[in-house]
Amino acid sequence: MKVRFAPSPTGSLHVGNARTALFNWLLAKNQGGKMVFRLEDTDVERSTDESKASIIRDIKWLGLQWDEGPFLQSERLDIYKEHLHKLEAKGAVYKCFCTTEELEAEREENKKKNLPMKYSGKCSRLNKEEIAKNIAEGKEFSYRFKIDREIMEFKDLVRGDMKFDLNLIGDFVIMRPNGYPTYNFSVVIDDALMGVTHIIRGEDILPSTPKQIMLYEAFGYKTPQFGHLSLISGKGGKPLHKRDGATSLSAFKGQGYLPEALFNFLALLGWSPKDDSEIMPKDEIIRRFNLKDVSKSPAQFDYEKLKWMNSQYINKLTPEKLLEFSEEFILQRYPQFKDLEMDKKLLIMKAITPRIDLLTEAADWVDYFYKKFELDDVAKEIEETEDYKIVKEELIKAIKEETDFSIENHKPLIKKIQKASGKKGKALFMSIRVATTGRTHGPDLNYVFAVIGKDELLKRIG
RNA sequence: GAUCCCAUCGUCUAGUCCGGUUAGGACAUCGCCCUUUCACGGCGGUAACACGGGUUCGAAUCCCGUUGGGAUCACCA
Repeated sequence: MKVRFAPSPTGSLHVGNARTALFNWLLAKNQGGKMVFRLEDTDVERSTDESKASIIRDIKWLGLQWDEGPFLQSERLDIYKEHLHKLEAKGAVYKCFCTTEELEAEREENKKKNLPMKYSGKCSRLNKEEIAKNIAEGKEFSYRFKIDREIMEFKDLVRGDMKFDLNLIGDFVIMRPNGYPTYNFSVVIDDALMGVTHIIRGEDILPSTPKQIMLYEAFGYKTPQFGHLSLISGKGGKPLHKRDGATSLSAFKGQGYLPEALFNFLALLGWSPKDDSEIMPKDEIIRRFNLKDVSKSPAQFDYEKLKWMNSQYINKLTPEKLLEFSEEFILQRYPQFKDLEMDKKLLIMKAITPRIDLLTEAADWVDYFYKKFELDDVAKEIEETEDYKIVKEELIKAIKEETDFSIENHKPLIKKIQKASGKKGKALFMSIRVATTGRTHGPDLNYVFAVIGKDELLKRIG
């Protein structure tokens, strides 16, 4: 079996498309099949090289690989022309000389009359002389496929039996005047020629499936199996919009999501393993994935849950890995972090691992190791207490006498201060915390001590 | 407007095919515990079968209708 991922390079890769790619990939991996990657760039106006590059980058980032491609439709124009001639020879297509304006007017007319907005097929009734005359006059023309039946039925892999009334759709354009095929035409030819057996795609193209099946049959190609996934929506079931949050894979990456977390989350959006499993490694998802368990109803994208899932994956990271993934975000705020000793960097990573949901948040916690915060009201209150003053004296004394600020030696150091000051519990710990960080909350103090060391500690306590 | 699709906690979903569950899990939320901070973690609570008719001893589950939402009707894919 063979599946394919065939986005059009008219922008960056959207999560919806990414999920479609993921489901195709999962199906292929589960079945031991292959995946074809193809860029559908027949819309010359909107396709860009930049978009092609970014889609390739993003799909790799998500962790999907393809077995064949990437193929570019713009490099296959001759193939489409050949196929057009085949259909022309069979009399299955005709030239259409209607202008965009005429077609628009026709649609408007139909709309007013509450008729289906379909093409009338008037150019199919042109005789030889009229056609010759139009061509002689230099009129541009497209090719339309003649719809040759009334009903189309097929079985959808996720939605079951489908039935469409073809009287409602008009003869459709398969080749533009500029020699570029339309989507419905090129997609069929490519999928057939590339040997695609299972087409898993968004529900938005469910209505054009009958057209494509007619084309398969007109060519005498074997019709593949179709499966249409429900769409991912934003808040309130409305289409996912940028104001809801990130929509492109590159945006998720930039916001500090781990590809493994997004992978896991996307897999669960419309597919369920039927038990309570949620955090699952890739191979388990592959092993358990099944089109039969794919939901027909649309799912809203829940950023909160994704964030939680991301935190779960971050928690599983070793300090080394977390450093590797989050360093770029930390460097944006603290370029000097680059020069910090490796063991201290790893200490910081250890301290922040359970505290962050997103890689970008790492920088917020690194703050504790680079500065003393301005005191807020609660901290100021603590600073005013007698306990604080006593603890502070002893803290300074103890630090001055100490040379070992390692994690291991933190407890004895605190014990010493406790003994000398006669304070314990909150009075002791909060005072130390405020004196050294300026905040009443934060990472474990042993990490702070170990990373910033003697001089900085004394400077902070002042 | 026409056609098609969809409908279980606020959200993602299990259960629906093959009627019998205290309708389960997760996120979020609330409370408690852990932690001499916060976070992580643990335990618990609130919370759903869109509505109306059937069929049946019994309906989230089967049938019909209503309502709501979405998609599509391009020389975009």
